[in-house]
Amino acid sequence: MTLHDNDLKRSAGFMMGTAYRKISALFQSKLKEYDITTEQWSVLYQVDQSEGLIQKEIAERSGKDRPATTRILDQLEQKGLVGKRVGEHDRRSFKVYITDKGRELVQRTAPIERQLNADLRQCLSEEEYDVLLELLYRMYRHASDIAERD
Amino acid sequence: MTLHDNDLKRSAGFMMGTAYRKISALFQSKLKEYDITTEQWSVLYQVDQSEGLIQKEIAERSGKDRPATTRILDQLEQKGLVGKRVGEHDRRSFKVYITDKGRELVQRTAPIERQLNADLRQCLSEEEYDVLLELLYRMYRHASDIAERD
DNA sequence: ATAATATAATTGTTTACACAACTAATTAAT
DNA sequence: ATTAATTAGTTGTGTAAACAATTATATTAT
Repeated sequence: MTLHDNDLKRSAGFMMGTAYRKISALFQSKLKEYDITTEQWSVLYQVDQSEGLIQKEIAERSGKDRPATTRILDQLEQKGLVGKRVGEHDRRSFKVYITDKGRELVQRTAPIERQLNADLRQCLSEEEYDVLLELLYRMYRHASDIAERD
Repeated sequence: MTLHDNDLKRSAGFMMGTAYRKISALFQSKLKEYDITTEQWSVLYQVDQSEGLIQKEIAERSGKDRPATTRILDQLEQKGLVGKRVGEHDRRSFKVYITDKGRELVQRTAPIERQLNADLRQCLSEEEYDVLLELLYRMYRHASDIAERD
């Protein structure tokens, strides 16, 4: 990915993938000693933020499909970081809760994530960062609309 | 990913991943009948653009690491879309070339990619699209710098 | 010239993704 | 009330990612 590049670099989707992979790998390297992956982290964090969500909701909020969510939750459960309770009103679903161990891990790692985000933002102004988020969100919504349409 | 969301949506890395996955899946659905994945497509396209590159260069330009590139090229080779020739001056490396079949596939699918990109851009102005690319590229460079540093 | 170092590519392992097919529970339709 | 349709979650399969370790060739340092 140097500057003598071609059309691919002019594609937003391609650039998102490239930048995402780099950032994700960077975050992963900071999580090395915590025995958790970035994707697991984002799900765990989500569960901590709003406890009692069912898997479907977790999937939506963490931008993953349901199979991926199932399997990530399985791993978090194996590690003793989250647990499931069958839904009271709907026995198809499971409410997911975080364990003490999970909460402790979030408390120790959330600062790392915040610091990384702060470091990453250094290359942009406050306003640019907001613009970036806004444009990414619009692209995401628009892509979802197109996908539903056809 | 609805609007009642939390902090994760305020993280550029997270939003890039989410939007990237959606866009990639959309592109994949358009490629259904061509027996090629989006990642394979980007590598094939790259090879078509500048023939005779060695794998290391292809990896750099398509934003993948070398193992990923090796394996994607393997699949493209199995499908008869690309071939390798041992480097004349350096017998560790391989120059990769596109086959007639590969070239034909690019010709048939490149318009699909262009159309999708055009459709995706509809939600942004010309200027916004350029800004998005610019900001993504800066974030990518900055993340790379941080990664090298520590 | 030989040994040490670096580089290009590959292989192994674990994780995650997309998609399709499936099970079990719930809701709607007749 | 029974059947049909829908929904929550899971499982299977193929592809791709990151990282570490390995092989083979090139480069450098002594």
